[in-house]
Amino acid sequence: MSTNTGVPATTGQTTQRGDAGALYQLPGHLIRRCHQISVALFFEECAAFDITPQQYAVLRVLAANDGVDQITLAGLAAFNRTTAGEIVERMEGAGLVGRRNSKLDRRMKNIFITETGRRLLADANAAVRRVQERLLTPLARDERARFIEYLARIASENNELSRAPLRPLARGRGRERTSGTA
Amino acid sequence: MSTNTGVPATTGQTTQRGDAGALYQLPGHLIRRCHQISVALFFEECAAFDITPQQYAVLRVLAANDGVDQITLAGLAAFNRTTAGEIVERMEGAGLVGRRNSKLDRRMKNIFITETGRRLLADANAAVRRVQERLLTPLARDERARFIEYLARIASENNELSRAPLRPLARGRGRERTSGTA
DNA sequence: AACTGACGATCAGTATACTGATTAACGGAC
DNA sequence: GTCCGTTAATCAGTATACTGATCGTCAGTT
Repeated sequence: MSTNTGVPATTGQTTQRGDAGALYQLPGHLIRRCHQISVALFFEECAAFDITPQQYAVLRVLAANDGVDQITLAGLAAFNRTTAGEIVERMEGAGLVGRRNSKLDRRMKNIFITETGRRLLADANAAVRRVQERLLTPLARDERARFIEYLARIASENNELSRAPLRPLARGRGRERTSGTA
Repeated sequence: MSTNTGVPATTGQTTQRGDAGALYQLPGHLIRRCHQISVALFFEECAAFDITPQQYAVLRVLAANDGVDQITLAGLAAFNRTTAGEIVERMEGAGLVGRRNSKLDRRMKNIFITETGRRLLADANAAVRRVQERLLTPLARDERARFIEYLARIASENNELSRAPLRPLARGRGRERTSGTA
């Protein structure tokens, strides 16, 4: 357990001139590397589904909040508004979601998950669970819970500092129903 | 302390149909949001320096390992090789680093930090310290140490799973000296 | 000295993550 | 009923993060 694989993880040593060693201890740098690992694991586990972590998040958000507009979707997934539009456009091309002009507000486009999208989401869930397990393998069980709690607290309390904050759905807002199905 | 700012951080509740709530508990999603916050704080604190987190990392790596080639630099900063080339190119344009063809190996280009780069690094260090402090504000002192240790362990033990792993400098490798100075 | 496998840099192509501006539509004040 | 501040979507532009291919070079084998 907890074998160090050779990469300087917690050495406090200073290098010759300058000090790149301390770079490896900065939370910002470590979070970036953990993010890269998380994304790599996602692509490895979800290779069969031809989907990105962000697209998975969109499916997940739509499964619970079908028919929201793009800005609301961006808020629910913590995406930049422009990025959200691009992601949705690619997903529409892949047949995972559909877009319809709102009748209540002609500025809005409501996004709906398709049957294909719903099936893909169901199939991908197990793979995504494996991503989380593999990512947290280096931590003991009680450490994992603490780690997630720390991340959640940092994300939640610093939410407004983000350039793409999480915006929970105000009860009763958005949410245009799909015409026939529902 | 630890006041929840309204964003669902650790609710275990299930939403109507589907379950987007659990998305907000996935380490992968939380790490992504923490990364966005970290980057946002960096840009806010370093606005005066017109620099990105990645460019700061390059300066930091070069200050300790001046004269390495691009691939080695990518390894030391945990960048993709192509991305590293682009970042270095922009930094060359900004006068922060210089590039010279290696005389020992005509495939290589050695990267050197400039005086401008060195001065910018010295000026930016305090701002970067503030970024880390603000990022970790939601955690108590002992929690911060644990959090960093968890991140370091995950990054270190999963290093080879990353598509851009950290590659420490093999002692005595690379490192072409600048001709006149040193 | 020619051959070959490995490697550094680069290119083309795709996806994410933003900023700032623009356009069209909404909605309340007057 | 028109004006005006706000907002959803989009566009142009920039930076990061990759993959897979190519090109020139290197280094060890024969």
